[in-house]
Amino acid sequence: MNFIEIENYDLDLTLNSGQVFVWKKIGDFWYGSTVNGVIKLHQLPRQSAVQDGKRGIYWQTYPEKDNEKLVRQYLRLDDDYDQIVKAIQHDKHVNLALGKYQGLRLLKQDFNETIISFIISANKNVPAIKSSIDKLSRLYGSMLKVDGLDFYTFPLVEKIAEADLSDLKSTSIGYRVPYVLDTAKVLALKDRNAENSIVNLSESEAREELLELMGVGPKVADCVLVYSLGFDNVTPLDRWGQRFLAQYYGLDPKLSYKEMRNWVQKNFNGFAAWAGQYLFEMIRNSEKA
DNA sequence: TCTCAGGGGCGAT
DNA sequence: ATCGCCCCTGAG
Repeated sequence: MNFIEIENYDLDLTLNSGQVFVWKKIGDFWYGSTVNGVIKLHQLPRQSAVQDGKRGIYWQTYPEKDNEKLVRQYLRLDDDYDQIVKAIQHDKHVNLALGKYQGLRLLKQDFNETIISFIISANKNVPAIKSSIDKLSRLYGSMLKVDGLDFYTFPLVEKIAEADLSDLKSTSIGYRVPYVLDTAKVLALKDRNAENSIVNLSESEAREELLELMGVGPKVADCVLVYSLGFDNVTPLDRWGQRFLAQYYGLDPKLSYKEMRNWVQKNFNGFAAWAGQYLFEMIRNSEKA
């Protein structure tokens, strides 16, 4: 496998952080069934990496091999982690989480894939989301053999757009079926220009565009802004978000979504996305225990 | 078998 | 701006 040296990047944390649903860990290897093919990743445990002398990520891509650009972009390897930490560590709760979850990162996922994924995510828990996306990929993605295993890439919106209702229902998407179908049709018509037309917009303009799509409300729109378009000062505020704002900062849980967003955007030096991801991780784990 | 909540959004009010 | 409902699944 190829190797990229990088510090402060924890694959296990990042791929399990609720920002992405297409990754499976098989043995010591991660396999991601993205719309751009399968990405295979591997990271040595911290101790053995230190003995090895260098910390980094082993990787390969399929069907196109050695696509370093894809991996570098998807994992956001060119982010300045130290600078981001400096920007948000003044906050004591974030600082605590930065210590606990060092190396948790944000990804940059495909635009259409992110939209469809988070429409499906509405009012579901993470295992259920993964299950639905897996079924959807088996139906409309393309099969790819990697290491003797069958993987199904995340479907193109053009494929989903051609789906019929009863097939889509078999993926346990539930009442979101018409949203997924309608939005897939809209995105398919835009023919990959959707992202290009949105990527240069301001945050609020981009959000308004996204909200036009069926099944995309404020929270899902913010997920796309952060996890695909790289707006680092946006945090998707789900029930967990409301919870950490209430528990850690004493905010009224009945604040409107917009009021919560305004508060978050003012308090993390332009990196609310990162602060939010760390706080999300911390409060989610605190309730598991 | 049952309850409860899940990284919400829609439509009516 | 608020509120009830929506399909389905995982977790207890």
